[in-house]
Amino acid sequence: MATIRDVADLAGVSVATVSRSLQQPERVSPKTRSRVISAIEQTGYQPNQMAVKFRSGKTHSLVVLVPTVANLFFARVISGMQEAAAQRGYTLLLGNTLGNPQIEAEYARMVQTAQADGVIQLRAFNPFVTDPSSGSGLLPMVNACEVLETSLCPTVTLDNRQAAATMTRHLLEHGHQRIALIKGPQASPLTQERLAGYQDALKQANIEFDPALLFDGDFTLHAGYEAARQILAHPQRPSAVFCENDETAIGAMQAIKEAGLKIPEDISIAGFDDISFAAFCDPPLTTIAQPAEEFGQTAVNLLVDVLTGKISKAPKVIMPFELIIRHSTGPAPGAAHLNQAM
Amino acid sequence: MATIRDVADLAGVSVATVSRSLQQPERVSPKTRSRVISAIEQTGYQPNQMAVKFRSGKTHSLVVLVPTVANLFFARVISGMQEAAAQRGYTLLLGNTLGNPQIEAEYARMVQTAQADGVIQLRAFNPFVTDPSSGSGLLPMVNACEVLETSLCPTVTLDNRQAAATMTRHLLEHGHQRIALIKGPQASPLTQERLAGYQDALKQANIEFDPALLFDGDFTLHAGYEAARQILAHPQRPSAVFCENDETAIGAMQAIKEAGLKIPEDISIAGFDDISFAAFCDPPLTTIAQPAEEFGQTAVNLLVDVLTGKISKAPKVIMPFELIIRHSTGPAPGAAHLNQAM
DNA sequence: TATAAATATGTAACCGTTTGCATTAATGCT
DNA sequence: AGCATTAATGCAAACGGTTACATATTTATA
Repeated sequence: MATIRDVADLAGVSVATVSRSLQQPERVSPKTRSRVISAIEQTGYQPNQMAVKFRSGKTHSLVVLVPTVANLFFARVISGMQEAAAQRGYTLLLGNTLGNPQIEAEYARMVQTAQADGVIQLRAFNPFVTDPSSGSGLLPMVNACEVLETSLCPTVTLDNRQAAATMTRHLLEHGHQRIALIKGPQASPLTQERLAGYQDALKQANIEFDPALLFDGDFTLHAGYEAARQILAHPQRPSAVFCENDETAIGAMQAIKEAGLKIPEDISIAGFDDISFAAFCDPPLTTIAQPAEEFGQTAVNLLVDVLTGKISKAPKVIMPFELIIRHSTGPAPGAAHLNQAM
Repeated sequence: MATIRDVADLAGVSVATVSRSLQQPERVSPKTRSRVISAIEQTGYQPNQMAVKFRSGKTHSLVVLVPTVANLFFARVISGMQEAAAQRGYTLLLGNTLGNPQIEAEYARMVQTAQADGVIQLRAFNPFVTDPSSGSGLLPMVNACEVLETSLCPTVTLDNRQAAATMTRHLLEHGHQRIALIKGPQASPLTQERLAGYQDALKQANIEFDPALLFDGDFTLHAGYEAARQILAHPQRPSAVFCENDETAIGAMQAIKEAGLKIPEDISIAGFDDISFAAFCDPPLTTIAQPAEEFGQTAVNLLVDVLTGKISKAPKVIMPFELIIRHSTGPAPGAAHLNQAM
């Protein structure tokens, strides 16, 4: 590869002039600049980015900590991030952490080793806000999608509690009294927030919360399937199942249909996320839509803003959600009159 | 951040000794080494990776050109890549190219600008094998999943033609005579190879190929849905539909069920890829399973091998596929006897 | 036209490592 | 003990840019 020195020699100027022709064109005379430009073209010179990054101390890279890329919701978020990052001249380093704090820590260390300028975390567990080895104590980081209330860094999220309550209310309005909830991973704040919203709506409707209607999941198809089988075996079968994400709901639908029950006539199913498959199941899934791409865009914009000193506070941005009513939810069996009343 | 100089000063040695203590421990005496180690611990020293990469000329990063991360098959491939890359000390830079050659070129340029050591391409269109600006002419690159027969670089793929023929044969064996094919994107070699396999099987069964049974798609749910609607409107409705990927198949199933037809009683559906949702549709989808994670692993191992000079040739590795028979395919209407005969 | 101000360019230090070569210390051999 | 050999360490250059500062050149001002 041609270096800046080759260009300088060919153009008959110093390396400083070549550098300036690129960085601050107004500081070099038009004629020499054009000589430099043509020398650049002739040599095919392209600045060695490692040298640039090393010298400037800025990598223009961001580490993204994602539990798994094999999740359609995260995939959309990442797409949004890529777009925004490209626009602002940043590169994304994807860290598939599998939710493993050790792997997370390893990736986050890339900031300390000058391989990245900042970190975006798509899950809430954040041991990196305080860096034990440095006095400063803060790592440039933003939290997206899943956030702890106590998070000290900028966050972009959605009111999961409100959203879950909205969906639960939708089911209650259809006369469902016993609504099962298939939760996400135990450790996730999402799981807790959505559970809280579910409880809020129940309380508001004066329906007693029954812990026996709570089922464990982990946001996968398989977990949804298994949980639904347990639900079907319940002595007093619920008339509706609210799943904390769409994969879970689609897995649950499978188990329910296998058992010979009809959705939503026998049992209603609701999801969360509105992944592409939600509109293409049988029946199409009622769910909560999240602006996934915008999550990603907002997250990188926020991070780049803190990196460039444009913002100093730690804003919390709340994205909107939308209840998408399709055909997997309907009136509770024997409660058609209630539906009419709506 | 502490630098190597700080460590050297604290340990009372030269920077060279510190560097050697880490790079070639056997070249420094045990006592000084331990002094260095403790100095490293005291200072919390971590080598500045930008300096290392700059100095060594090796970035230990690989660019992955992926049309879209929002595709479950690619997501699995990427997971496999991450795993192998981490194992071999490499970092992945993900380039969401949207299939845009210009964006691809931009990402591929990262090798020339020393931001990455090599490129992995998940689609076949490869304008980068020849680098016009350098005499050498070759960019360290491997092709995965989708490959051109003429590809000059190492490739890892699957015999798509064979696989498609296998699936088509499966349908033929169930007595289907008119089998529609919903294709992938026009430009993709995958599309053509799978089409060729479909034709091979037809020919072998002495069934005349009917171009009217070919439908355009683009590997999305929506395209599958639309194509299926066209298929249903066909004057002589086919009794089976072979979709070039699972998303297409799932989209098609939706349209077919909406039309009030039963799968597989009225019409059989087959997919390709075996994404997680394939087992969770209604009915579960018959498809071709590909070892996606292994694709990714093999691709990065191949690339790292060429980068480290372990291989000089350009091997073509063919991964195995498997026909997964679920319940979306069955005997053609009025051909139960044929099924018996199997 | 002399002088100040502004503009253009060059010189060289610097970023944090790695590594070839020189130097010094330790060990082995006769 | 004296010399050759090997091991341990230090010195300083190099990687390819950027940029503060110095210098040279042009333009403006009186």
